[in-house]
Amino acid sequence: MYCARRVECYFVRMEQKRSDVIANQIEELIFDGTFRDGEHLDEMQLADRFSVSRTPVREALLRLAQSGLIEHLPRRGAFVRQPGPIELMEMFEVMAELEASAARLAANRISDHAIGELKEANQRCNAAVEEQNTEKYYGENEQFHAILYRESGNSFLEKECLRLQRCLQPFRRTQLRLRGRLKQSMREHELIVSALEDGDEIQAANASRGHVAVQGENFHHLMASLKTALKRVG
Amino acid sequence: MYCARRVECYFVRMEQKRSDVIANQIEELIFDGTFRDGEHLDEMQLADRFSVSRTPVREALLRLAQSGLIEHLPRRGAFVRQPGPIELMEMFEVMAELEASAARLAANRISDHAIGELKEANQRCNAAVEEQNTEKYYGENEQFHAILYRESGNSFLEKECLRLQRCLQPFRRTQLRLRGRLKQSMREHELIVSALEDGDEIQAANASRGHVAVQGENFHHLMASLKTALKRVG
DNA sequence: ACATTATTTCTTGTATACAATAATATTGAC
DNA sequence: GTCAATATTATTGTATACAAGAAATAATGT
Repeated sequence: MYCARRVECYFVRMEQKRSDVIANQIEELIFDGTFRDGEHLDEMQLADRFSVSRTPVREALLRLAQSGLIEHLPRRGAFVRQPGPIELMEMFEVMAELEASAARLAANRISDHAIGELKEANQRCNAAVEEQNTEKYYGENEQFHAILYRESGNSFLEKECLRLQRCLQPFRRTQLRLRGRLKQSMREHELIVSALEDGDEIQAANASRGHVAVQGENFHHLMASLKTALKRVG
Repeated sequence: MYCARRVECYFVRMEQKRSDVIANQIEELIFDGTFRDGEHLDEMQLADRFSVSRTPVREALLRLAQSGLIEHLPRRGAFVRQPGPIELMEMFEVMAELEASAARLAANRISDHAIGELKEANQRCNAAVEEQNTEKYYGENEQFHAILYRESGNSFLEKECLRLQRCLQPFRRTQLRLRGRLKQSMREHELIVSALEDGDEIQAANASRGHVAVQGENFHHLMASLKTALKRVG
């Protein structure tokens, strides 16, 4: 019986508080378009929807406001706040800079083992490209970048990279849909790895920056995918 | 009389909600050492101290937990969480990278007017050095960097820089106490400005990175100033 | 009829009450 | 006397109640 008790205890410890669960659910509802940009989020309605009181809903909203996904005006309430085209470009630019920094630092700090990991991740990426499996490519691509962040040897930088990556996730997806973009992306990955192997920090930084940066036709593509977001302006 | 009414209205609008005020006050109490690292922050005690109920205190604590200044464990409460020496070094490294990025972008985007602003800020810095007024230097130095962030032309990057700068503020202060550091810092500022004037993005980035990075004797000095933080380990 | 003001309603911000869990103290057995 | 199990206390998480401000609507005067 003590065993059952421990199991129960385990589940209890795993259980996060309701406000956290609700924050994630609201986030999900924003990402999949249930709540549109600029929409007012009523605390009472959300409380009813999740069958809780206003308190955890409110805490969730305040948390999301901190992360920038919603705007919380005093005495006015919470509003969905998707980044506009300009802010999005800016975020991609910062992401590119952070990736460049991570690569630059990694060039001097990366272990041979990690180089191996990157190559393996790249192989899995390649396999996904062969299979034309965009979804799989997307996951493996994330793995590749996660390793790079880690090998910067700076866990604070790693966290910042992951945070921003998470914000840009829904938009990055659209970028990869471009014809031939997957193969180009692969070549860039290989360029990064070889720069890291050579310990060439400048090359590693430039290759990483170029890989993430939104430029050329990608720019137009991204703008096109933002038509929905632009609606609110009109 | 309508005038008086408008004034009242103005003040009402300026008034932020209590939880925000409390968050800032708690932050202050942590920075000035009233609450030590690792200390448990009791919601009830804080509520009594500020003469409010637990609700706004709780919201403040959750906000501070998001910003990383305190740790909030489920069903355990809030604990002060000052960065340890390693994390601090990592944060300075990221700050250096962000500054470098801002400078690199600014090199291509900065206006002549802004160059003038930087030079003026530098002159005020110089005056502070002459007067041996560390406090004044500190403020003017912040101004200089704020202009640089702005001229990156990327307001998202600007915000990120200001956020991190704010976190590192109490530690940066100790760095400036080093003998002769002020004059060296001034030379570095001038180097940055001249690189920006030349539109030399590489030089601007390197100069900025070097200016912020903690290296050489500064490293030992920073570690020494962390003795208090290290106490908790012992 | 329109604009302005007063009132009402609705929503947020804060206080308090209750529930659930972790920390602490107490008691009993060895 | 010490350790373990249980009872107590204290603190957090959530629900509800109340207060205050903003939006919406009704009323009034021009």
